[in-house]
Amino acid sequence: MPGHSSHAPQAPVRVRVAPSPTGDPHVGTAYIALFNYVFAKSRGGAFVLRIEDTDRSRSRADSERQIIDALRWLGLTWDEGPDVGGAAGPYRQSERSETYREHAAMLVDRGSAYPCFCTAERLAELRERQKAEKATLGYDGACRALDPERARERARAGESHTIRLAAPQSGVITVDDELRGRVEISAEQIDDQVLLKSDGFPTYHLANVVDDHLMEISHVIRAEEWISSTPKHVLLYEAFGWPQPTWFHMPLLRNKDKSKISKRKNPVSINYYRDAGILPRALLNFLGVLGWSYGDDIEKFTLAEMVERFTWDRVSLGGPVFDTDKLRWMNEQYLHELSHEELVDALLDWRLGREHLVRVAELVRERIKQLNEFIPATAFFFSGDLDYEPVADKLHIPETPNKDVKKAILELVERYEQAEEWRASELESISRGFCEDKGLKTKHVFMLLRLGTTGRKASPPLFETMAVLGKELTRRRLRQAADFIAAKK
RNA sequence: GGCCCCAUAGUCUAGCGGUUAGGACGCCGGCCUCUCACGCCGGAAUCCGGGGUUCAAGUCCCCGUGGGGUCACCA
Repeated sequence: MPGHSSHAPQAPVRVRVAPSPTGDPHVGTAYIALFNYVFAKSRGGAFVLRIEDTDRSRSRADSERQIIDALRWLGLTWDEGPDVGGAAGPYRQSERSETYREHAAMLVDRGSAYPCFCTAERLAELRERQKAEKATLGYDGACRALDPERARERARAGESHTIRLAAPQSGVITVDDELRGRVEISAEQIDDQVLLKSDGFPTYHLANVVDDHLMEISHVIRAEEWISSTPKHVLLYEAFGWPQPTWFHMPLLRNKDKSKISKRKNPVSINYYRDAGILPRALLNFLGVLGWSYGDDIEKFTLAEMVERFTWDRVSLGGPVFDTDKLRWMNEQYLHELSHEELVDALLDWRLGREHLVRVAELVRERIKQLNEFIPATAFFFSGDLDYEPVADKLHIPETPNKDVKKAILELVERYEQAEEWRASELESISRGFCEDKGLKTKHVFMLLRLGTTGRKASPPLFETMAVLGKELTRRRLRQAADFIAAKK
């Protein structure tokens, strides 16, 4: 039975999605954003976007922009965020360092945290030893025993250190998860988590709790992978003397083999689905059907309808497999209800727009004698997965086992991740560097790449082609090709 | 391995003590039709196992088993 759509007035609902700008906009982010958005809207609350960019080595410059664009593309708009501002800003954690430092100091003063001078090397050794002895993993508390006065002096003198949580050594920490009930974890399971790194930036645990409190987040809706660190967060709320938000841990999206969804086994970038021609409303609907049900045997519903019907008791906790077949079917449903005009608009927004066509034209103009050759010459720019059967016998590297060829391709694809920008010159230098490192002939590898990305042995210049094809399609096709090669006998 | 979460067809799910276990994707067959697709009709396929509780268990409890997550100066 669906719940009542009206609710008694109560404390304002404020929720957030807090992606880390360390890569491509992830479908998991979209999934969690959807549930936050829908819950907020169903309760007349606010949906906040916060950027968790406290890892200065992993954060990527354009990632925030991409996340914002992707979520906007989906239509999950936020009331407060780095781009739109808001009363609780800034919404970028890198701009809130002072706040975290103050709060960490507060905890040290209260004895709830302490400076730790252990080096990364010592910690690595410790971990190794614990692993070897099959002992419980975790910090051994060496610096906890330090005299507080003395420790403070060392810190003040500029000695490199972190701030660690002084977790209780006995007792039980309880987490009340709205979806799972009470979860109890014994204190022995929780080690003295680093709160402030030696570079002065906070870890997720500190930043998250401080921000959620300061931003008056009422409900924390996040993925299940966080559930085991929630006790640490509970401890922090207690140490600060703050009320806890209400916890909701949503199930994790899964690969076909049921493991946590990952790019090696499944396209996870929202941009992939956009480039593959999935409509935002279809992707949203599909995500809405994973772990939640509308009721009345209805599966096709809009965002607004989901908002209207949303209740937590319709959430199911089994980790849903991200079934791209069903997503395609869902997309078909929406595609078919577009008018002819709307369909053409969708096509134009996709890859048949002027901007994209100009880039494609540039690559094939020397290679066509008549306009009517354009479409056949460029078909692979507008296709999904390719059929490698016709070029199967050419998909190989001389004297190299196919499974090694697959490994090499996958490794190269990984290297492309590091490209600052997805452009030809960079792809070429990464590829050449790769061949050199592996002692592979460029002509062999480049042909492989050509066949993998275009399905043909003749194509426009390889790296320009890959650049125009885009990161998502290129990566997808190369992975597909690698699988195809390994499956050949 | 420790701890935690989860468990209805291959997949997404409905079910909230009494049902011929419902819907959807995918698959198979048929109809429609100049072909294909759409659409329509039909079909195969599920309660992880074992103990309890109960007149009655897919539904509640316990134990297994299986899957997953997590154990970083990453989020």
